[in-house]
Formats: sequence, structure tokens, C-alpha cells
Amino acid sequence: MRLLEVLRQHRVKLTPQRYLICSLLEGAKHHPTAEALYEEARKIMPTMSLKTVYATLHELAELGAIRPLTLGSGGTRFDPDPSPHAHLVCRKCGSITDVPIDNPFVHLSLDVGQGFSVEGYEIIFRGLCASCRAEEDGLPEGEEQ
Amino acid sequence: MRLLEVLRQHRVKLTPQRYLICSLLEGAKHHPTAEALYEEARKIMPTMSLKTVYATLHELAELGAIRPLTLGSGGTRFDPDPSPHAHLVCRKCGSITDVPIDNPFVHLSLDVGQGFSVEGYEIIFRGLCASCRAEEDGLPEGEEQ
DNA sequence: GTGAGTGCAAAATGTTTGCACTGGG
DNA sequence: CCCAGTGCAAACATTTTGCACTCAC
Repeated sequence: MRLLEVLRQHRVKLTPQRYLICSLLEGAKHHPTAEALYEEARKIMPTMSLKTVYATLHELAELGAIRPLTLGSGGTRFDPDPSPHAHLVCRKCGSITDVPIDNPFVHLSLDVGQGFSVEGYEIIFRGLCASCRAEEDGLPEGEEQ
Repeated sequence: MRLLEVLRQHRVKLTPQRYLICSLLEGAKHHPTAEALYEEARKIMPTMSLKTVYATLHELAELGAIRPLTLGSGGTRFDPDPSPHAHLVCRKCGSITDVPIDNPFVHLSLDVGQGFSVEGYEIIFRGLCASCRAEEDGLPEGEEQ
């Protein structure tokens, strides 16, 4: 498992808590919050503390193994895939979908000028996902989020 | 004034508080926080409440007149320029600089596939600004952020 | 008797918990 | 007010240390 590998390589002690958090993260398809991971973890290890979840997520982020995403509402989310990709955020259902950066739709140069040396970047597309769009077009009734 | 125009067009009542916040925003060169606007506003209207500042900023954002930026630390910032541009965020001094999107360094298509209809996007480059880079290269002594 | 190795408890180290608190919104 | 996230001290787990003991030679 990738995340466990990273911890091992950095001589971080592999406690049961860290093990559990890593496996939940790795299995998580889409960008969970710390709170969500905490709930999941408690189903398996009821004594798990929220603090530990945060601590572990910060460790993993520090090591570059995961990416924290601040998308504007509802707390930081964590992306178990640290490789470059953009995120599609649906304004209605809040879903977050990945888009590879190396596709014809997105192109960035790391030389942005102004003497700025780029170390990383984030791209967020906001809008409506396919299913919410269908809903909004199809049945215009009570479409509050 | 652009922001006032937008409020008027949407039949939002033009209270003295909203008027003040709009003018401060419009004058602000670089991405103030709600807190900063609040401080400014109180110099002129000492009874202004932080709550009102937030409310007004959210209204303006809702109408697409300004852009909230969640850059990961130090509170949400508000960009009075809603036109497409990326942001360079310096990890050392925290400065935020605009980069036009329509330059050779950045290119995005609004058709990102997956049935997602893009309504807006954000691009954040993280790294070191020119002056912090000079500092870090030049005098390697106590370069903690 | 001596050196290699074992058992065990105390000490040290590192981790987790729980709760109170802060600060943004 | 509410909620995401943090600080802190106490609880806990694991590793290391010191030392007394055993056993083979």
C-alpha cells in the first residue's frame, strides 16, 4: 500500500491508528474530510480520536503523500493522489471529480513570469456535474442545494 | 461604480453599509480579507459589524461580482476582479499576485469533459515570489517562514 | 568461573486520547 | 452562534536499558 510505504520509508512508526487511516484514505475514491475519515475509522476502531486523524493527515501531507484541498466550504478535504490533476467541484451536490492535467483541455507552464518560482499549483473548476445538470435542466422544481 | 451597479441591477437595497463595503472593495488593490475590510470600514462607520461585512461579501460573491479565494491559510480573501486570472501565492511572505490567464504560460479550455459544465475556475500557483527568492538565495540565515 | 544469552521490570520515548479552547465565518 | 481545527496534559504502547539469572563449556 502506497501510503504505508511512504511512512515506512520515513521511519514513521506504523501504529494501528496510522495503518487504519492510511487504508481508509487509499480506499477512499473521492476526497474525504478529516471528519468523514474519523467517522469511518470509528466504525472499525471505536477509540480513534479526531486529533489522531488530523495528526496523521498532516504527517502524510508533510511527506507529500496526500494533498490537502481547501475548496471553500465544509472543511479541508484530502486527496490521496498527490500527482498533478485538476478538480471539478459541483456547486449543487458538492461532488469532487479528478481531471488529469495532461489532457488537451488544460495546459500550464511552470514559468509564469514575474520572477515567481512555482513549486506547486492547484486548479479548481466550478460548475455543475453531469447528473446535477440533467436534474436542473430536466425537472425545474425546488432545485435548492 | 461596478459593484454598486451589480447590486442595483439585482434589486439589492443599497444601504450605507453595502455602499461603504463596495467602495472599499473597489478601491482595494489586492485581495483583502473580510477582517481587513471590516477594520477599514470601522474607520469610517464605527458601528459597522463584522457580520454585515461577511453578509455583503457573500451577496456580492453570490452575484458573481467578486471572487472569494480560499488559499489555504489566513482566512478567505476577496478579489474585486471577477475576470479570469490566476493567482501567485508566495509561501514565504504570503503575497498574492495576479497573472492574466490569456498569456502563453496558462491555457485552459472550458470543456473539461465528463459532462461537467464549467461556470468558473481558480488557478493557484504556489511558490516563492521574486523578492523572497532573492532573499532565500542571497542570505541563507534563519530562513524560517 | 566465564561468556553468551534470557527474563523482567523500570525508564525513556513516542503516540493517542479527550477535552477545552481559539478563531473564522 | 457554530464548526473546523489546535493545544495541552494525561493515558497508553512500545522500545530500550540495566541487571540479575541461567546454562554450556
